[in-house]
Formats: sequence, structure tokens, C-alpha cells
Amino acid sequence: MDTRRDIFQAIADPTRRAIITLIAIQAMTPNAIAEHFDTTRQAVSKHLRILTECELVTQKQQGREIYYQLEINKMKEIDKWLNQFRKIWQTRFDQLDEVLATMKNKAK
Amino acid sequence: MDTRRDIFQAIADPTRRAIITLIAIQAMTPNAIAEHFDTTRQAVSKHLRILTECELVTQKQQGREIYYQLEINKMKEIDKWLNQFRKIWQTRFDQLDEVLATMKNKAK
DNA sequence: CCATTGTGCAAACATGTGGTTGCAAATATA
DNA sequence: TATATTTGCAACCACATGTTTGCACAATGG
Repeated sequence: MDTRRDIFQAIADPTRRAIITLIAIQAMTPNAIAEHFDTTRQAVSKHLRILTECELVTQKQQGREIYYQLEINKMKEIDKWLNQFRKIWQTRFDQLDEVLATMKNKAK
Repeated sequence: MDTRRDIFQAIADPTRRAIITLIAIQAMTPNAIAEHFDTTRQAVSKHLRILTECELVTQKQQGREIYYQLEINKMKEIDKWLNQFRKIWQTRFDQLDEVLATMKNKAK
């Protein structure tokens, strides 16, 4: 429980990914979020804690309600990690282009 | 162990992410991979099994050696999942642009 | 043929994870 | 003030996870 949180571990759970998608559009309270799932409010609350710990989600108190909001910029970290592979699949695509071009030339 | 594998769960483990990065450049044998980490070959082997189960990695037998290779196309699934959020952070950026434009006009 | 090398698989273990139940604190409402 | 609502936190539980150790099997080399 006291483990240092990590964004990749946070999105590993399908329920948490669903929560992320849900509150991406608009901030929601734990109760409202829990209504969308087949678990208890406390379970959702735990997920929100994990998401908050790795700063994927922020809270906004409004009276006795707490609205949870997706920190969209944090999602870019995943995108950033993907960049190294994006370079590779781009290169492979270029290589394929080259192969196709060579084949075309040979066909002439 | 017989759990249905999921790409998001696969990349949740930091060692597995490191393995992915390592073999992204070129295919490697389990022994060669294990040399890069502070664990046993068997632990790496288990990680490779998980990565194979969710089709992030493929094997290529060569004599008694088995080369593990990253299935780069599978990585695009993460990219695809990110797309929904990319739209949002693009929109927010556009909205910011609009705000800035309005401020500029008012300054005139 | 026999020893070595590269590998996967199974068992055992400590720890992490997601879930539930129960309770306490704070805010809103009568 | 008394009650209801919204929420977080702690304890507990079954199960998943990552690691190690030990073993089996196939391919290579003497």
C-alpha cells in the first residue's frame, strides 16, 4: 500500500482505465462514478486514491462533494514513453516504402 | 497464471518495460537479456512468457537459441487507446489558443 | 557417447492487489 | 440540535504477482 505509485501500474487495472475514460469528459464524484460499475463505492474510492497518488487525477472539493478530474497532461507521459517505439515503427514503415519503391522500379 | 493476458498489465512491470525497450532494437536470447538485469534468467524467462502471451513479443528459434523480438505493431494498441485522450488535450490546447487570441484582440 | 549449454516448466515463498465490511469525520438539512 | 448524506480510512480476505530454486529436455561439441 505504501508502494511508490507509477502511472503504468495505475492504468494496468481495467476498472481504473474505465474511470479515467469516464472522468476525462467531465469531473465526477465518487458516488456518481461508482454507479457506473459493479463494485462498492469504497472500491472506487481506493482506485481514485491510487490514481491521485500518481497524479493522474486531481480533486476539487465543492461543499461535501468531491469532484475528481482527469489530469490530462499526465497522460502525455505514456505518450512520451511510446515515442521511442513510434520512431521504430516509423522507420520500419519507411523501409517498407523503400522496398515497395524498389519493386516498382524493377517492374519497369 | 492462467489469467487472460492484457497489454496494459504487461507493461505495468518496470522490468518488462525495460525488456521491451531492450529488444525493440534487435532480437535477443533470454540469457543475453538476463545479463542486463539484476535477476535470474528464470525470472526473465517468465517475463518473456507473459509478453509472449499477450503477443507483444515473438520467438524465433535458431539452433538451441531462441531469439525474442518485439512485435512493434502490438505497441500501437496503446497508442490507439491514447487517441481518445489525445483528442481532449488537443481540444484544450485549441481552447487555450482561442483564449489567447481573445486576449490579444482585447489588448488592441 | 558424454558433458556442456540454452532453455522452459513446476513448486514454494513473500509480498502486492482488489475487493468487502465497518466505522469515523465533515457537511447539509430538518 | 438531531439526522441524513458524502466521503475517506483501516482491517481483513482471497487471489495474483515476481522471485528463487530445482529439475527436465533438446541441441551442440569434444
